[in-house]
Amino acid sequence: MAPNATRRSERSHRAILDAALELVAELGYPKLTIEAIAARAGVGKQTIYRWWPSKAAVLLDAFVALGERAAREAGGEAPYAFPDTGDLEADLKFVLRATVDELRSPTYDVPYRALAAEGIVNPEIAAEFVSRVMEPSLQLYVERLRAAQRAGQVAADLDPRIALELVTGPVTARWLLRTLPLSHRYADAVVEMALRGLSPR
Amino acid sequence: MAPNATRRSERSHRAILDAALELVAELGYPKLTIEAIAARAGVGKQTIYRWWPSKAAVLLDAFVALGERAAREAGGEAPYAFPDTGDLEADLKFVLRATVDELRSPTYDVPYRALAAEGIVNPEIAAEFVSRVMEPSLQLYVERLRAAQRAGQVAADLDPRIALELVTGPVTARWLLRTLPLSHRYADAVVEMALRGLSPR
Amino acid sequence: MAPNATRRSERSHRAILDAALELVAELGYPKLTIEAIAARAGVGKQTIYRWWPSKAAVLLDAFVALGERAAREAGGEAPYAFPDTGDLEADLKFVLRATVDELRSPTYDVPYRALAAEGIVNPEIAAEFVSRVMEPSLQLYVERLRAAQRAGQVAADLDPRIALELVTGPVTARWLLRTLPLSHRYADAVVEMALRGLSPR
Amino acid sequence: MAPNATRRSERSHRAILDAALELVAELGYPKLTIEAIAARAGVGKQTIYRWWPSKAAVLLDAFVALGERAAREAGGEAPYAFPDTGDLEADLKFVLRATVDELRSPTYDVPYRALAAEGIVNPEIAAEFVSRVMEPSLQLYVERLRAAQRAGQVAADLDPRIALELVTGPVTARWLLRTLPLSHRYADAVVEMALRGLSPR
DNA sequence: ACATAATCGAGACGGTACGTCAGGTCTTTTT
DNA sequence: AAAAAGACCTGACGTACCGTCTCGATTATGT
Repeated sequence: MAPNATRRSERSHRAILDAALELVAELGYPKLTIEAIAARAGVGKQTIYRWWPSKAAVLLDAFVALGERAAREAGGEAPYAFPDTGDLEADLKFVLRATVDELRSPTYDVPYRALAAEGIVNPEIAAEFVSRVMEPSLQLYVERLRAAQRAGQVAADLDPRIALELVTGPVTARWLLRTLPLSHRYADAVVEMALRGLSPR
Repeated sequence: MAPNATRRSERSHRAILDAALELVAELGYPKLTIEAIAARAGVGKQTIYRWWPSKAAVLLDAFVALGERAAREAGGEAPYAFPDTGDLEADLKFVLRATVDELRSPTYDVPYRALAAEGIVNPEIAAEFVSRVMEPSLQLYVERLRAAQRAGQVAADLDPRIALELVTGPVTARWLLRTLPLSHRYADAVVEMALRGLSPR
Repeated sequence: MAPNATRRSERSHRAILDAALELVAELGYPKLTIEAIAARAGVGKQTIYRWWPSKAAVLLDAFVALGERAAREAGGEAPYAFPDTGDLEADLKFVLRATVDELRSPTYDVPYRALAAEGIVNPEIAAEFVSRVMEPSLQLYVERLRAAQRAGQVAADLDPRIALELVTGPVTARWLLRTLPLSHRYADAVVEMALRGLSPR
Repeated sequence: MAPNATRRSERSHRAILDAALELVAELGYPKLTIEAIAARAGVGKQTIYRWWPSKAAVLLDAFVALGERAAREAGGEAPYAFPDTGDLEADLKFVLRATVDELRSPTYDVPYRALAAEGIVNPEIAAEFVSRVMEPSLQLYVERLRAAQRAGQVAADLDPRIALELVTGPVTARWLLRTLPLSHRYADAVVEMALRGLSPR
C-alpha cells in the first residue's frame, strides 16, 4: 500500500513540483488540475497520486521547495535571518516591507494565495501550511521581539507571540481579503502604530 | 438576454439561498455543487444560472441574506450598532469578543470561510465580499475611532481606517490561517496591545 | 435514474452506432473503447453510458441496426425470406452459401465475431444476441423444414429445431473456432450429408 | 532477449498456471488480469511477461496442463481413446455425452469458453487453441469414422473430417452461443440425425 | 378575462477532470 | 541469470459536474 520512498524517481518528483508552480501561475489555482500537472511534467497521473493526496499537497511541497531553493541561492549562510540593528522600528519596517514586496511578486503571490485559500477551507492543508511556511518566519519575529524586550524596547510583560501579530496581522488580512492595497507606506504605518499604540502619549 | 427580475419567483429564490447554506454546512464548500443546490431547492439548474454566475455568488447572496435575517430578528432599530460607552477599550473588547464568537459559530464559520477562500483566489468575489460583508462593519470601527479621537482617547493624527486594522487584522489573520485558536482572552490582549503599543511607557 | 427516452437525441444515437461499427472494423473489438466511440461520434461519454451499459451493448444495437438498414435497402417486401422452390436441398444450399458469404464479408464478420466472443463469456449479451440476431433467422429454417415435412421431404418425427442445427451447427462452429476455412463447397457438403446422413443407403 | 528456458523456475511456472485457472474461475475471463495472476502466484509480473505474451497464452497453457494432468490421473495408458465397440451409433453417443458433461463442468467450462472467446477475436490464439486442444480430439473422430467406413457403417465416399463436424458442430455451436441448453438427450438426437439424415428412408 | 411571453422544473447534451485500474517496461535487490 | 518487488508512463475506465440547450407546464401581467 505505502509506496517505497527509496525507489522514488527524483527526476519525476522535481518535474512535478516545477510543473505545478508553472501551471498555477499560468492558469490560477482553480483551473490547476492534476491531469495538467502530469502532462506538463511528462509523468503518469498515478505517479502524482502515489505520492500526494491532492493538488493542494503538491502545490504546498512545490512552494516549500521554491522557498528553499530561493534561500539556497540567496544568502548561503543565513537563509532566514531577521536583522537586528538595535533599532527595532527600523528592523520591523525593513522586514515588513520585504514581506509586502514578496506578497506582491507574482512568483509568490499566486501559489501563496492558493495555499492560503485551500487552507481556509481545508484544515489539514492549513496545518501543514502554517507549520512549514508560516511558523518558521513568525518564529524569527518572536526572537527579535524577545531581544527587544531584553533591550528594554518592548514592554517586558507582553507575549511576543501575540505582539508579532499586531504587526503581521494587518498586512496578512489586507493581503488575503484585498480590502485595500498593500504598500511600503502601509507597512510603515502599521509598525509605527503597533509600537506606539493608538492612545496618545 | 437579461432576465426580467420582476417576474422572478421569490419562492425559488429563497429555496436556492436556503439550500446553499444548508449544503455548504453539510458538505463543505469544495463539495458544494450547483447541481446539488438545484436538487435540494427543487429547482432547475437553469434557474440558478439565470440569476447567478457561480456558486460563490449564490453563497454570497445567501450569506448576506442570512446576516440580514439575523439582524432583523435581533435588534429591530440598530442592526449593526457599535457601542459607545465612552470607554474605548471596553467597547473594542466587547465588539472584538462578539466577532470572535461569530467566527467560531458553525452557522457563520463555514460559509464565511468559504467566501473568504473564494475571494482570496477570485478578485471579483473578493470585491463583492468586502463591500457587502466586510466594509459595513469596518465602517463602524472608523466611526467609533473618530469619536474616540474627538474625545482625545486616540491620537488625532492617526488614520482610523488603518488604526482599525491593528485591532481586527490579528483576529482575521488568525481565523483565516488557523495559526492559533481564537479566544476572548486573545481578543482582549489584542485590544490592549493595540491601544498601548508594544513600546514601554 | 432511468433516462427519459422521449428526449433522446436521435442525431447522437445514430452517430454512436455508426462510430461503433466503423471503429470495430478499424481497430478490432478488443481495442474498441467507449472513449473512442464517443470521440468519433462527437458525443460525450456520458451520453453513451446513459443509454448503454457496455461497449458490447452498443455494438449489438449497432449490428442490429446495420441488419435492419441492409434489409430495408435490399428487398423492401420480404426482408428475411427463406426460399421455397420445393427443392429443399437447393434451398438449404442457397441459404447456407449466403450465410457463408455473409460470415466472410468484413462488414459483418468483425462485429459478428465480436458479439459472439462477448456472448461466450457474458450470458446477458449472449441472450440478447441470440434473441435479436440468431433466432429470427433460425426461425426461418424451422418454418422451411416444417414445410418440407408436410411435403414428405423430411422425416415427420424429427424436431425441426434440432434438425436445423445439423445444417447450421457445423458452419457456425467452423466459423467461430476457425478450425478450417468456410467455403461454398463446404456448405454444400454439409447440406448433402445432413439430408442423406452418414450411414450408407 | 530470448530467455534461457533451462534456468526457468518450475515452482513459479506451476504457481502461475494454477493461479490463472483459479482466478479465471473466480472472476471470469474479462476480469482476469496479469497482475492478479502474479500476485496470487507470488511472482513478479515480469516473470509472466518473460514467458508468455498475453493472459490468453497463459490460460491456454494452464488449460492444456489441466487436461494433461486429468489424463494422467485417469487412464494411465490410453489418455484420449475413442471407444470402438463395433456399434458406431453407441460409440458416438458415448463420446458426445462425455463431451456434453465436460462442457457443463465448471472446471472446464470457464477456461474453455474464455479461450474460445479469445480465439474468435484473435486468430493466433485460435490457431494454438485448435491445434493443441481441439484437433487432438477431433482426430480421434476421424479415425473412428474411418474404421466405420471400413466396416461399411459409413458411406465410403464421405470426407470424415467433414462428417465429424455434422456430429460435433451442433453441440459446439449450442455451447458457444447458448442458443439452447445442452443435454444427453440432445447429444443422442444429434448422433441419430447425423447418421440417418433428415430425409425419410 | 385572457392571450402571451417569460420563468420555471426537468434533464439530455458535449465536455473536462476526477481518482482508479491494469498494461507492459524498466530498475533495484535477492536468490 | 532469473526472480520478487514494485515504480513508472500510458491509456481507458466509469462517475461527477460543468454550463448550455431544449422541452412542456405554470404563472402573471397588460391589453
